[in-house]
Parts: sequence; C-alpha cells; structure tokens
Amino acid sequence: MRKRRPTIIDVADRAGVSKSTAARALAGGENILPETRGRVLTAAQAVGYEPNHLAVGMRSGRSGMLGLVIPDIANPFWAEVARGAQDRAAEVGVSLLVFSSDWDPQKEENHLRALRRARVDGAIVNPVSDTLDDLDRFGLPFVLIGSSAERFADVSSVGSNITQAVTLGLDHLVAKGHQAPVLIVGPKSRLARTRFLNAVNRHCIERDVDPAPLLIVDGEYTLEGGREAMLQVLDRPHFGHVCVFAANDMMAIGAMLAVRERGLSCPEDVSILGFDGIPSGAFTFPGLTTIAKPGRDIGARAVESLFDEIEGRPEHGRVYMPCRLIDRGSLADLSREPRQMVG
Amino acid sequence: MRKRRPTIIDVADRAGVSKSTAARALAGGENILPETRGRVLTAAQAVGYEPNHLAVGMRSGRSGMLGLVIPDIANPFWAEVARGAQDRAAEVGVSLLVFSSDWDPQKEENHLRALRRARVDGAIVNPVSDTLDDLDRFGLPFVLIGSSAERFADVSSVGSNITQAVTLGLDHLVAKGHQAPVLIVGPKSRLARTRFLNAVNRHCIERDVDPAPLLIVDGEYTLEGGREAMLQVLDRPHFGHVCVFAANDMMAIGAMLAVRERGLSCPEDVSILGFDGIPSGAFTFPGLTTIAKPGRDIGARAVESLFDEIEGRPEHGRVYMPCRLIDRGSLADLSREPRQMVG
DNA sequence: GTGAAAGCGCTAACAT
DNA sequence: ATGTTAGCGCTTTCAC
Repeated sequence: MRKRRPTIIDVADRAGVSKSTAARALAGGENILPETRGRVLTAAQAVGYEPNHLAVGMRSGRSGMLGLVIPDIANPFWAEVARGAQDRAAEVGVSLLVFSSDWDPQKEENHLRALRRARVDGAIVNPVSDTLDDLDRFGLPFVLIGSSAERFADVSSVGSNITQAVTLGLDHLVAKGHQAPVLIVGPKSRLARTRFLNAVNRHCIERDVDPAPLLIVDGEYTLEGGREAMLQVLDRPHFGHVCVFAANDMMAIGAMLAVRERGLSCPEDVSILGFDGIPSGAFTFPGLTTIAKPGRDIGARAVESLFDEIEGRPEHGRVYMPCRLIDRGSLADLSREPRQMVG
Repeated sequence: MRKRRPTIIDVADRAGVSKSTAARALAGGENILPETRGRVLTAAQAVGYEPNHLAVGMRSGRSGMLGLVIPDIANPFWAEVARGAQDRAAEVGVSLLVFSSDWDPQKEENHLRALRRARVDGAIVNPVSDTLDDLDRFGLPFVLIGSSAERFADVSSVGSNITQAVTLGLDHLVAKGHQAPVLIVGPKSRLARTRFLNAVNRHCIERDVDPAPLLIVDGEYTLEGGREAMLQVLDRPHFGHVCVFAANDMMAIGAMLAVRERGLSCPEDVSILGFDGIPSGAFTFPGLTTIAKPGRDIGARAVESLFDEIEGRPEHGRVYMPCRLIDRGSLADLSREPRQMVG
C-alpha cells in the first residue's frame, strides 16, 4: 500500500497555520509575515509537499498542459519540433502532451478529443486531414504548424520560410557554378509541391532568369520516389554534369542511390541538393548538402504563439522561420571549370 | 471570450435528471432505466459533453496519465519506443506525457518532478544518472527501460534480448561464410559494452568456439567513433575479407564511411553488421544489414508492465524483447567461396 | 431507479 | 496578517 501524498493541509498543520496561510506562503505573495512564510516553507520541505496540479487546474481553469499533435514522432523533423516545443514549455513550467497521428485522420481526431478531455490549455497541430472540421469545433486555443496551415485563414501558424530556403539553395547552386537544376518535387496533389515551385519561380524572376526551361520531375516524398525520379532523369538523353534540387531529403537520398545504381557518382557526375536537414543526410556518402528547416525553433515558436493565443493577446498571424544551408559534399564545385549544361 | 465547457450538470438539466443519475448513465453502470440512460446519452451528445479528466482524476485518485522519460526524443530508437508506448496507452484510454532528458541528469530530475506534480499514475524511465536516488524517492509506480535497468534490483524493467540478438547476428555471419568477426564496441565505462561482449562470449562457448582470438576495438557510440575504430582495423596488417560486427548502427555506418575513405568497398572487401535497426541504415550504400531492437514493442510492453505495477499485480520482473535481423546488403556472401581469414 | 450530499486539494473572496 | 468558507466537476455512499 502506497502511502497518501502530502497535501497543503499537512503542510499547514505542521507549520501550525491555516491552509490558506500555507497557500499564501507557498504562492510567494504579499500579506504574510516573513517568519510565518519561513515556517511554512520548512514544513513543506519536511513533508515533501508537491502541489497537486489536478486540483490547481480545477480551481484556476488552467491545467498547465499543452497538446502537440504531429503526423509522425519517428520522423526526425517532427521529433525536433517536439523537442523544441517540449523545452520551451518546460521553461515556462507547463507540460506537453505529444501525440503522433501517424497520418491517420481518425487517430488525429481521437487525439484531439483526448486533449480536450485532459483539459489542455491549448494545442499545436499539424493537421493531416484536409478539412478543419475537427479543428473549428475544437473549442480550444490552437496554433497550426507546417505548410498545411496555408489552407486556413484566421488561424495563427508557424512554419518554415520556403521562399528564403529556396533562395538560399538556388543562390548556393549558382555560386558553385551550377545552373538550371532539375527539380525533383512531390506529387501534384500536395500543397507543399505548389509552394516549393512557386518559391522557385519567384526566385528566378527576381534574379531575371526564365524559369520555364527548368526540368520538373514528380515523385512520392519517399526514398523510392526520389530514386525513381532520378532514374527518369538519368535515362533521358543528357550530357555534362547533372544538378538536382530535391524538395525533400528522403527524395534526395533516393536520388543519390539511383546515381550509384547507374554506375555514376555523386558529386563527380551528379550534384544533389536536398531540403529538410534530416540527420540521415550526414550518413550518406558523400554527405548530403541540404537546406535545414529549423524544427526545434518552429516547435519553440509555436508554443509561444500558443501562449499568446491562450492569453488572448493580439495574434501573431503566420510566422515563417528561416532555414539554413548545411554544406556536406553532394555538390560539385564547378565555379572554376568551364560551363556545363543540362539537356 | 470562449464559452464555458458543458459539465455533467448541463447534461443532467437537459435530460431532466439529477447529476448523479446522469453520472450513472454515462458510466454505463447498473441501476438505471434504459429509457433514462438513453435520454442522458442524447443530452450529452447534444450539449457536446466531454468529461473533465481533472475532476475525474481528483475524485478517483487516478489522473489517467502516464509519464515516459527517455534520453533523446530525436533519436529514432527512442522515438519508436515513445510511439509504441503512446499507442498502447491510447488503446487503454490514458494519455502519455513524454519527456526527453537529453542525457542531462538535472533535466531528468526536473521532468520526474513535473510528472509527480502532474499526478501521473506511473512512469516509464530510462535513467541517465547512475544512481537511483531520484527514483527510489520517486514515490510512484514505475518501470525501467533499456539496459541500465540491470543495475537495479527489485524493479520491473523492459529491454531488448541482447543474448538472442547476438546469437542471431553471429549465426547469420557464419551462414554467410564469415568467421571471427572484428567486434567494434563502446567505451569500457558503459554497461552496454559489457552486456554485448558477455553475450558474444556466451554464444561462442555454446557453439564450441574459442572467443579469445576475437579482435575487439573500442570507440564512442557515435558515427565518428565507428569511423575511427574501423580505420584502426584497416590500418592493421590483414588480408582477405574483413568482417565487422558493430555494437551500434551509428558506429556501423561510421565504419562504412571509413571503408570508403580507404578506397575499399563494402561488401566486396569488408562486411559490416550493425545493431539497433535505425532507419538511416536503409539510406546508406549498400544498405546496412543489422539486428533491429523492437523499440515499439518495448514501449508497448513497458506500458503493460507499468499497468501491472499500478494495479499492484505480481511484478513482471525483467522482460527481454526479441530482436530481428534486417538483411540489406552490407554482408558479402562467402558461403560458396573458399575460406577467408582475418589477420 | 433516482436524488441529495459529501468530499477529492486547492485558491480566492470574505471575515476577523 | 491570518482564519473561515465556498466551490471548481466529478463519483460515490446513503437515503428514499
């Protein structure tokens, strides 16, 4: 039999005061004799008192918990988001309930319900379903995370700055002497694809380049999708060095495997630039040069936005966090060699 | 202004019954007229009633929440553990608070305290500190996870079956025509190293092989550690095919990079077997053949053991989950070729 | 079969 | 400055 946890009454009794005095002392507020407060603190220490968050939440209407619903906790990017959110939440003394929806709208809905029952003070969600049905009925302050947030107006959201990321990547390619990269992108149905291509177009126009001749190849956002797309590229007639910008690190790594499969080598024959910044990119050979999304910062920022939402402060609106380039070696440096072409 | 969440009283009023009747109906218990119960259920549906877990927890003394403290949520293995625990917990209708200690004992202690304050019903912990100081004062049912559990007696724990895993790996090596693999293991200070080597010795004895001549190389449990260890091996005089069994996938991948660095190739010149089953192992070239720890099962099983612990049922004691081999191509098949030796 | 009432641990309004 | 009291939402006796 486990013995009862000490309550504030135990503390009060031991200090020889009433429970409200004990509460005041513990809260560190005013109207308390320093000597009394000392006695209470000592008593609390002595009995090993820990405030009961359930009871506090009940009185205050604040559970001190936040929810985070992401599509896949085993995906390194989302794990980073979770860690960032976790740390930020811990700093302000609240707990984070992390749920992985595994891309299943049903599971997502269940998790949202669980959060509501747990009386979390708010939630951060990357919605997998295309409708906000669950969410507008959610009845809780919430913040959206990731690119899907674009679909919904009037909702605070935090994501990465695709425009800046693409600029970073394309400028780097140019600096290394590459031009007109082949774009390996996701399937037409995905919003992320559109955003990526839009960013590329915008950048080209800004740099006075015609985006039209850019070769665009579709694929699933997976290793296999990247592999197949790359094989397609390599099997087209072409000469010279091939440069590829993949919209996703998994595809980039798949592309790298395809290059090797065709007896070519990276970066000698083919240069590859990825996008995401997953740790696996460091384990390929050569290491994958990529644009890293700031997963941790996104998570941390989402918690901050959520707090503003909870406190009823003016909304942040959409926040886009800057990405950074990780140079690892999958890009050839052609800047001092004669120009090459992709055909 | 967000409007008040409906309580059981709202439901009772709408159904025209008292709150205790409403509670009974919702609980699905006995002593209730089917017709009344129907009315209550309808009313609950209509007002969008969601039980308040804080209040329930307060009355029942059960918060309906469990804690999970792991060293690194961004590590794929631990993420799998978290997912397994998460899923299992969701199945029985409890929430899981996941905390990442980032290998920091201080952070771990803070998380443990947060769990206690949140009044979780129990916790699953992979302790980073060598002492159980925090834990025996923890004052909550808990289950240990991972190999560090070995240090503590009288505590339920769940981990992977190293003995079975090593047997699996070594038998596979033999089947592929390899013998006397070089062992790349962790630093002497780590308990996991001892367990791994013990398992190898035990297996050799069982198969009537002398384990003494096995070459053992130390390194940190990291990519770099594996790389350095492998370079050491390759720089020793040797001939023929080299076979390596790394105690950890990160080291195995590091070893693979080292092989390429020396102008050799895997699996033609060097065969590599890993241990862990991290997803990155699929992205190397060749893919890493490895023994996968059942992270998800471990998480799920830990939740079950924790429940037993909470319910006061007879303890499980130590549970070791079986591992499985993932064959990807980093091992040469020498079984039909003449014998090779490692010197 | 149903309702009234107590109480879980805490905070805040009110009284002293 | 400190004590008393009510009540957050729920479950669980105990009456009827």
